Amino acid sequence: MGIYDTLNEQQREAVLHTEGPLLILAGAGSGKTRVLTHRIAYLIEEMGVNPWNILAITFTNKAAGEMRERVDNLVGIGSDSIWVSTFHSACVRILRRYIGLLGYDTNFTIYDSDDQKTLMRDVCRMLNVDTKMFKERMFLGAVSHAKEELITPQEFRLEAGGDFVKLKVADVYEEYEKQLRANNALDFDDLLVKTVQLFQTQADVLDHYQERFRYIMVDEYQDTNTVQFELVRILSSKYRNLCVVGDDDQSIYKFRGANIRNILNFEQFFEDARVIKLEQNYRSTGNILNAANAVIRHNAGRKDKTLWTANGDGGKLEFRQFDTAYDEAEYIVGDIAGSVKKEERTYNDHAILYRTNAQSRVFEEKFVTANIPYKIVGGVNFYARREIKDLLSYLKTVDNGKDDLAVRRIINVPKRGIGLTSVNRVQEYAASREISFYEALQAADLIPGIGRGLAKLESFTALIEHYKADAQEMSVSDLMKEIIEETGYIESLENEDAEEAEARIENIDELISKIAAYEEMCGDMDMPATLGGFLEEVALVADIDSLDENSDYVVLMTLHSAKGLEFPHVYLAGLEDGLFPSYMSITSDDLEDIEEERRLCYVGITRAEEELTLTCARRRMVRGETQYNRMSRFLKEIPVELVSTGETFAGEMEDAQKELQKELQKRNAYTQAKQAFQTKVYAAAKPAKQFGSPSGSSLDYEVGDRVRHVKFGEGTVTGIIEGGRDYEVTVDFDGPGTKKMFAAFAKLQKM
DNA sequence: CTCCCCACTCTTTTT
DNA sequence: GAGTGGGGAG
Repeated sequence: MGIYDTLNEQQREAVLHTEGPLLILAGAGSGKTRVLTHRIAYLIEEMGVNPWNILAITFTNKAAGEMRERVDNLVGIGSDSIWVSTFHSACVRILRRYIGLLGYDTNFTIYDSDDQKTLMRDVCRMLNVDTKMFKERMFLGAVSHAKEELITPQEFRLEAGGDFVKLKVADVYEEYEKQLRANNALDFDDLLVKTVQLFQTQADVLDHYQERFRYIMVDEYQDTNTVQFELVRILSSKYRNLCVVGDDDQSIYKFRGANIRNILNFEQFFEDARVIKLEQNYRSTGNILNAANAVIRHNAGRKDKTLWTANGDGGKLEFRQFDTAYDEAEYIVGDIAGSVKKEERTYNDHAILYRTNAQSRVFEEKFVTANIPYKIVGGVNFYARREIKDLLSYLKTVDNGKDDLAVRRIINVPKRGIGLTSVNRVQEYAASREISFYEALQAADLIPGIGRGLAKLESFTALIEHYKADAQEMSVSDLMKEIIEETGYIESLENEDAEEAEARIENIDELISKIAAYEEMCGDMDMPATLGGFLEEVALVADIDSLDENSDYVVLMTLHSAKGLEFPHVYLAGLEDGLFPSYMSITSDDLEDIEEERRLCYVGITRAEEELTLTCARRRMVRGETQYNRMSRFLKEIPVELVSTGETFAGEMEDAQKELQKELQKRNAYTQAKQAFQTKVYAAAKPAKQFGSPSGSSLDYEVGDRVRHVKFGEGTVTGIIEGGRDYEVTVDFDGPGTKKMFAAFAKLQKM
């Protein structure tokens, strides 16, 4: 014995329960990663499971990397044949092998959100959609949600009924899909959707992966959406060894389609599921934990649990209110500088968390002047920068000539005298022939009206062909260097704006070293370093993946990015009504929106190990204008006795602080009274709020009943599955055959 | 074809 | 406040 002795009772139970479905409700800081890694070790070493048969899914590459490292340390040999990966990269890996069966090339391109936006703009233009009236963003959101719910364009159209806007979305969705396919590209959602489709249609492929992944583990399960759920469900349906770990209180991705019902209803999906709660927190002090508990208690729809800790109370939470965001930043930066100077802490002991990326700017300024090393996670992704996208587009063009977006991006970058008129002519020609943009370019001499542009187009294709040939024998980094050299990309940047060019060139250097790092990694793993491989790697990285615990810098990031991390001293900045909780959530009629913000607050508080500082400002600049905000309602949910407002303030500041403390106290008494009242109300209302029955209503038909559908006519219900938000009903229609649909959409009528 | 200026929108969060 | 797109001049 040995490694399993260090676990507490619940943790050990979770580790030892290896067969059948298992839900681990792991509160913040309760050691869930420990459980997962030990469970993997246990499977291999004690149960004799082949590492090859284990799949562990995480949300970020960073989490995957950490888990892999920790498993490596626990298990001796064989750990590298365990699949530890994110949903997205697991899907890519599967699709690279089998997507041919769905009619795509295996060297498909992955479109990031920028590419999606560009494509959507094109689509709107093609369909003559007035983008003043309907925003591309709206379409992208609708399409993405449809994909998350596994609704095809055709189904979307059927379900739109006579709704004008929905029909418009259906048109756009359909064309968008068509264009993606034509470009041999998949967007983020497609990676999951296509994999599910592959499994649904190719029984042998599904069987292959079911046999391979006999033990499946999913981390951060509360943030899975419907496609991800379906993917996991279908993969695990043969051996049923599915272990999911999550915390419904930390579900913060509803806006991205995460379906909190996946975790709340797990026991209904998997009837024989074992449920284990991990409630002992090893991370934070008692005061921090009590604050977190006090806040989250205000949410209604949650699994009942209370975190406790054997750690001491620790210091009180610090709270400060400032006049401006500027003062707020100054205080925090000064506070960090002070504790580092006193050698109490290092820079990387501190993290500043905020609601919106825009808040990082003020801090950045202060850190630069204070000469303190810092790292901002998120914001503009490295790979979304213009110069990086340009150069990657060259690589993409070489790799997949069908990626029209990439080709069009670089055709005149650096400027080579190919203007919009020529591009449009080529585009029209390509569209009329149903060939790709690049293919049209290669036949440029056949394009009517191209005139003097011909020579320029031909020299462009010659250039690309030359790179394609080079790609066969050159390493990726050499190819990249050659492209930069020969196209004169750097000179063109310098001509444009010498000042900006400097930063951009630095980024280009970083890109080259990233390519080199990729090649090195491939070398270590005995894999060929391919162009496609690098592009794929790049498409799936999140900014958080680059966070390095060994570097000594202060970390700044949004609360969303902070999930899964922990720091000795955390600063929660901008705790103001209208900012956090966001204005959107306050004005929304959906009460759940505020609850999601509160969960976000809970996530923020529980990131702190020893110290937690809460700050807000009375006024701040938002979008160029000054906003006046009251302090966040979440602050008022924290018991006053846990909070100190500090005495280091002189004069008027001090008075203000005292006044505030009084208000805090008053508010607190009020909220407590209100909360006591609410608890009673919730208790009384609970039966009606059961999550077992989606949307609170049940169906008036059951299996075997005859029903009528608006489009499909009459049929017999052959199955009803309780899905996330809704029932999934299978109906055998007399005419069109068997269809699966969501009850809320389908509006079936019992006959 | 390119450059420059103006107006407009955006921001809540991201794999 | 910044980044983007559109329109107009050269």
